[in-house]
Amino acid sequence: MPVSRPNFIELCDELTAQDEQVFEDLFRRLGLSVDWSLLYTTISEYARRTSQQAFLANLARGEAYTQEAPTLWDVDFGTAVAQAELEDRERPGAYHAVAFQGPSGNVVIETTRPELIPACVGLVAHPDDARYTALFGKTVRSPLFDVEVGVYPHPLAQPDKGSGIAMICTFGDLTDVIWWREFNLPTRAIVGRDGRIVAEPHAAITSDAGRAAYSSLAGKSVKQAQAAIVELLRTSGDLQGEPRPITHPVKFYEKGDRPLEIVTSRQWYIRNGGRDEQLRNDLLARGDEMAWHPDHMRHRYANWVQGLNGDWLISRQRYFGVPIPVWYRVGADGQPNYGAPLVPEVNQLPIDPSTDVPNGFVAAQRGVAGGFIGDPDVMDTWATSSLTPQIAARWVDGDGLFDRVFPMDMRPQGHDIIRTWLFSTMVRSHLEHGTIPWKRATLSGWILDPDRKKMSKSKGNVVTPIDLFDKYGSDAVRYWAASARPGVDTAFSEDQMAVGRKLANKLLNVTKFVLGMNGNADDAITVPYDAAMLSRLADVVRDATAAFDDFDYARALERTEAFFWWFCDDYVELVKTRAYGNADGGVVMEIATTPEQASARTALTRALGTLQRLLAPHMPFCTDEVWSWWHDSSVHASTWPTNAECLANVTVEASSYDAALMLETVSAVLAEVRRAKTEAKVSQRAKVESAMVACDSTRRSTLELARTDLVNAGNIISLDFSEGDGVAVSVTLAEQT
RNA sequence: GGGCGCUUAGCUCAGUUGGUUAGAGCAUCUCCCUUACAAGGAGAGGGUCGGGGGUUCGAGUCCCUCAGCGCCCA
Repeated sequence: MPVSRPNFIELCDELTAQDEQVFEDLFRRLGLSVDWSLLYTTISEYARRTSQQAFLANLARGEAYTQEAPTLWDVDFGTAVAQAELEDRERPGAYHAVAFQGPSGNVVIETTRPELIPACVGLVAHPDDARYTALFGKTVRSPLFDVEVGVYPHPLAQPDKGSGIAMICTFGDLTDVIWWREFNLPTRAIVGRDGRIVAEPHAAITSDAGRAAYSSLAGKSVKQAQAAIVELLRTSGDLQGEPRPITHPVKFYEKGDRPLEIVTSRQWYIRNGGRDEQLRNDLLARGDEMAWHPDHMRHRYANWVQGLNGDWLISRQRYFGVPIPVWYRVGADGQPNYGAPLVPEVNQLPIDPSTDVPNGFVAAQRGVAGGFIGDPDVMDTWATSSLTPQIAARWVDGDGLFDRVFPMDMRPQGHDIIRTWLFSTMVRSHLEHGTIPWKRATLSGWILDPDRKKMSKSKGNVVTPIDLFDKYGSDAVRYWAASARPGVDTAFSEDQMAVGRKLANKLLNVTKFVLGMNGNADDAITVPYDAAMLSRLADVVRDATAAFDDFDYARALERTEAFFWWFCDDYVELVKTRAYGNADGGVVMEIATTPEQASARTALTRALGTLQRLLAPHMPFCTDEVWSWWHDSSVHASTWPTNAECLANVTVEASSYDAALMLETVSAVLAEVRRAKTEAKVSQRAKVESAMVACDSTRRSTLELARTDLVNAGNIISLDFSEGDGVAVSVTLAEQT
C-alpha cells in the first residue's frame, strides 16, 4: 500500500521518538554521566534549523553547489550514494571477449559488462601499449549496435587486464566517468534509475539491426540484459570463445544488495577537498592539529582525505530527513532554473520546500510555468550529524554557550566512522569556523562476537546490552567494556562480566569490613606496613590519574583493580587482627586503644575511600552505594584522590625502610605459609608451629617491622630467620587437633 | 597493490624510554565452611613471547626479513 510522503515522515517521527526513548533508557541504565538538560536529536526542529542554516551558509560561500553529473546510484534504495558509503565486495563475474570492427580487422576487448555495449562511447588503451598505438585516433564499430566510437590512449587503461583495451561506457564504473569527462564524450546511458535498461535506444543507434537488438534488451534488469546480450553476441559470432569466470571487487552501497549503477542526475555537493588540492591540504593540516587517541588513528583520517576523488554528495532521494532548503524558479518553458536557487530567510528556518512557499510566491504557483518547485531531496544524515558540536552548543541561537565551548575538548566515536562522522564534522567546522571542531578525538574499537566476528544484523550475532544489565548489573557490563582498550576491537565476553560482578561484590564486602572498624581517615599512620601500603596506593593513584588523563581508561582500571585485589587478599588479611585489637575476633572496640590499632584502622579507611573513588568512573553504581554508607553526598561529586592525601599524616620515616621491598617480602612469606597449608590440605586457619625464613638482612629487617601482622595472619607460633638469597620459607605445621 | 594495526599460557589480554627467573584474569585441577565476603578463600599445573636474521654485555621490547590475521583505502 503506497504511503504519502507526509504520512511516511509522521510514521518515522513516531518510530524515532520510540527509539530515542529506548536509547535514553539504555544510556541512563548504563550510568552515562550525561547532562540530559542538553539533550539534542538530529531530527529535532532545532537541529533541522541548524542544519539548513549551515547549508545555506555553505551555499552563500560557494561551498555547496548543485550539479548534473554521473552519480553512484543504488537501484533498490532509489537514491544517490556518497563515496563514504561505498564498500567493495568480491563478486563472481566473467570476462567476455567481444570483437569490435576496426579499420583493419577486429579489435577484441574483454569486458565484464557486455550488456553495456550499447552504452559504449569509446575504446581505451594504455598510451605505451604497442598493440594498440596504431588505433589511437581511429574509430571502430560496436558489434550488434553498429555504433562508431573512437579509440583513445589513457594511462589508467591497464595493459595486463583482459586484452589491454577496454570499453568506455556511460557508465560502467568510476574510471568510465574519468574517461568520459577527459575525452568529452557523449552520454549514452542505457541503465535507468530502476536498474533496468531504458525503453528507448539513444540516437546513436541508427541501424535497424541495432535498434532491434536494443529493443530485445529494453526493460530487462542489468543481469537479464547481460544474459540476453551474450546470446546475441554468440549468435552473431562477435563473442570470441566462452566467457572466462573471474572474481572481482564490485562497488556496493554499504546497506545495499545489488551492485551500484552510475546514473546521471542532479545532486547537491559540499566541497570537501576531493576536487581541490588546497582545501584537501588544509583539511589534512587540521587533522594534524588534533590529538588522536590512540595516535595511529590519525593515519586513517589522512588516508581517507588523500584518497577522496570527488566532493561530498549530500543530497539523498529519500522522504525522511532534513530537506534541502531551496526552491527553483520554473521558467515559462516549464523548466526549473537550477542555477539560481531560491533560498529562505534564516529566521524562517527550518523549512520544508515541498510544503513551504518561497518568498514572493504563493502556493498556487507550485509546479506551474512561471512559478516554482521545491527541491525534492533531503540531506545525507551526515550533513546534519557533521554539525553535532554546533547543535549541542546551540550555535545558531547565539546564547554564548557556543563561544565558550567551541572548539570542544573531545569527540568520542568508533574508528569505523572516521571517514564519515569525524571527517564531515571537520569539513563543516573548517568551512564555517576556520578551526578544528575539537581538540582531540578518542576512537573506540568494535565489539566483536565471541568468535571475533563483526556483529551484524544479517548474521544474527548482535547482542544488545539490556539483558546483560539484568543478568550481571550495569557495573559488571561497564567493567567488561572498560577492558576494551582504546581503538582495539574486543570480543564480547560474559566471563568478564562475571568477573566485574565479583569485583563489585568484593567492594561491598570489604567496605562492610572496613567501616566496621570505625577508623578515621585523617589520623596518624604510625606502623611501617600501613605506610608502605599507602605508599603503593599513592603510586596507583598517580598511575591511574595519568592513564585517565591520556584517556586510557582500561589501564586506569587495570592498575586500580590489581591493587584492590592485593589489598583485600593480603593487606586486609595481615592487619585485620591488629585492627580488631584482639586476636580472637571478639567484640570490636569502637575506639582504637593503641596507636598500632589506630594506624591500621586509619590506613584501611583511607585506602577504602581512595579505592571507592578510583573505581567510581568504571563502576558508578556500586561505588556510589558503598560511598553512601559513610558519606552524605555522592561519590561522583567527591574530589578525585591524590597522592598527597594517601600519604598525609604518616609519621613513619620513609627513609628508614624499603616500603616496596617490605610489601613484596611480606606477601611472599605469607604465600609460602599459605602454600604449605594448602599442600597439607588443611585450613588456612591452621596453626604454624614454626616458620623459618631464609633471606638477606634487608628483607629480614622489613619482615621484622611487620612481624606482628605476619604472625597473626599466618597463625604462626614461632617466626625465625636465617641467611639466604631471595625469600625461602620452611614451614612446620602444628599438630592438627 | 598502498596505508595502519595485530601475532605473548587452552581463551582474553597486560608487559610504560632494552635490564633479575615473562605476568594477570578466565578456564582446568587440588584443597579449605575462615569470625568482610562460599555470589567466598588458598594454591598448582600451563608459554621456545608467529618464523628467521641482526644490533647489544643483555631483546617479548630496537632494526631487517618472511609468514599469518584484521581494518581502511585503491
